[in-house]
Amino acid sequence: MPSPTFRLYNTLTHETEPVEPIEEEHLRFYSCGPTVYMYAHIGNFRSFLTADLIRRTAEAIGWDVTNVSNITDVGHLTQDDLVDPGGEDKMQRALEREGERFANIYDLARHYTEAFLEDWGALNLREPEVRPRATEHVTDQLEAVIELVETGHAYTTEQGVYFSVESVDDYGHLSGNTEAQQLEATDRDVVEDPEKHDPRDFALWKHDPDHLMHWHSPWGWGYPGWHIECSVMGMQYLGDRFDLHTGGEDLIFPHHECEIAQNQSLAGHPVVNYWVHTRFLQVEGEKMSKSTGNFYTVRDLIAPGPNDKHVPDSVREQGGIDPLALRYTLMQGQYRKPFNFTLDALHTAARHVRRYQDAAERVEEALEADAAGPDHLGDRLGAIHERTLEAMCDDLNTPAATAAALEGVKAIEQTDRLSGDAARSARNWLDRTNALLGIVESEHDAEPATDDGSQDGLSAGHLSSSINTLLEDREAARTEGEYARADAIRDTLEALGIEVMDTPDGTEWRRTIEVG
RNA sequence: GGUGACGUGGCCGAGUGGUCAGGCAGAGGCCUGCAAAGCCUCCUACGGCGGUUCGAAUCCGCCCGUCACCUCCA
Repeated sequence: MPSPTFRLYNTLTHETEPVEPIEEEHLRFYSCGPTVYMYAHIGNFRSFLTADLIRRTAEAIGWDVTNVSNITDVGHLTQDDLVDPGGEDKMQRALEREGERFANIYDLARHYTEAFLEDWGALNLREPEVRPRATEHVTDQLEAVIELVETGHAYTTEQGVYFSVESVDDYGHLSGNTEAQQLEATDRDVVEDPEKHDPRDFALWKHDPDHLMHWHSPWGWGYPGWHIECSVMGMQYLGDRFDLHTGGEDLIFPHHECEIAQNQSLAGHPVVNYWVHTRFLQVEGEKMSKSTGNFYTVRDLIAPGPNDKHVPDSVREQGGIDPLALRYTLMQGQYRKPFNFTLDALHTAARHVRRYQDAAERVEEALEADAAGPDHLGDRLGAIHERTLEAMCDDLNTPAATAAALEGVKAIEQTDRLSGDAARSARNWLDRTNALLGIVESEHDAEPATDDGSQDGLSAGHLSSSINTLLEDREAARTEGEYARADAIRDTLEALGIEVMDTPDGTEWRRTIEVG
């Protein structure tokens, strides 16, 4: 069976195009990572998930993948033009906000980097081959800036080094921001360097010996501009021609526009063929913001502390939601379309993820029993996987892919008695579905740590045993026909967040997934 | 003002010319001591107005609306 053609929307051409790797069957791409000055929120991870799904789709059609995803651990000015020696950047602001928590800016960056990697694993994102840090590549960035000055693409002023936009041909092509007047016409609250040649020119290096992080350069102590790090690290690890570059839609301009200009100037030719951008998500119909109360970090939802009052009760009271459910929720919208993240969708996703897990459990049991009988599932699940993969190859159509995959779960549920052969087909399908979508079971062992300790008291031994006592009492009552007492015990369990299911094989229980 | 994306049933969300998306919620049924879970059945929509066509959610034009970016942001 030939693999479907992998197609992605290319911001550069405004078209959905077949992805044709430079090296045959080897996709090499760069993903813009986070600036580590706070816990990552669910919107950040919508973008990182896109990169993960590109990787998984490419692997599913048999390609090799090399992915580079950076950690930006250098603070950059909140306004790129602002060359005020006392100017703050977002990492510096974070340090001032949390000064008692961290001894210095490096500790802060380290803490949020570790938290980010934990969230990454919890959401079942695959590790990039290379995860470079900006602070470890400042020398490389300096060399690139020097080269740009030497080749006439950059110039120095009293306050720093600027890239000369005029020195490249098609600046603005990616974003459509082609007119210098447009940039000036925009109402911007910006302090400009009067020595800048062109309002579009952007900083490559800032002279600022007082900055919290500073390095020595030919222009004195200072620190690099934001855009240069991705150009340098991308080309260092992927060469001066690679396939694809991902990021959030906000990075189209200025970040990626500037990166293209730098790349072109350093390499002498275009470096990246496809640019893929993930749209911002909204939460409960509004732009996510702390003031609206709809701002969720990943750990707010998967491991809330008991005192995280901004976390919705329905999430906090059950000790956080399955991280795979968060992943599943984010996949209910295609990366390129507006997506409204709702708690309702999150709880629905939790149920769906559990259906996968239940199906996987059933399959495990059937594998152990290994009953004789025909394989009713192999062909059906094979066809379902085809459709799932086709949907993913169609510009990462995750809603269609998850819908197709859910039919596979249904097929397993519908089968009354799973033969050993059917179970092997089902196991194979679950594995392939998990490899492609990552929603069945986590590939990471590490549990995410929480700041305030887990609220998951139900997994604690003493509570678990009291549940068992209640279940035994109820079973006894049922055997004796005392249904009123049995139902009262069931109500008690429900109040504890336990739902009880009487099956032909005995009574089962699990934690309730609350709705809304 | 510039640029781009989008508008599908109560809700979310697939679908680029003619035949089923799927899910959630809701209704009925099977199962159950009663439930729960699961299964089966039902609920049939494409912002507005024109146009092309035998036929349009789908193509074209105009209009209305939503969202985003335009040097903080994934």
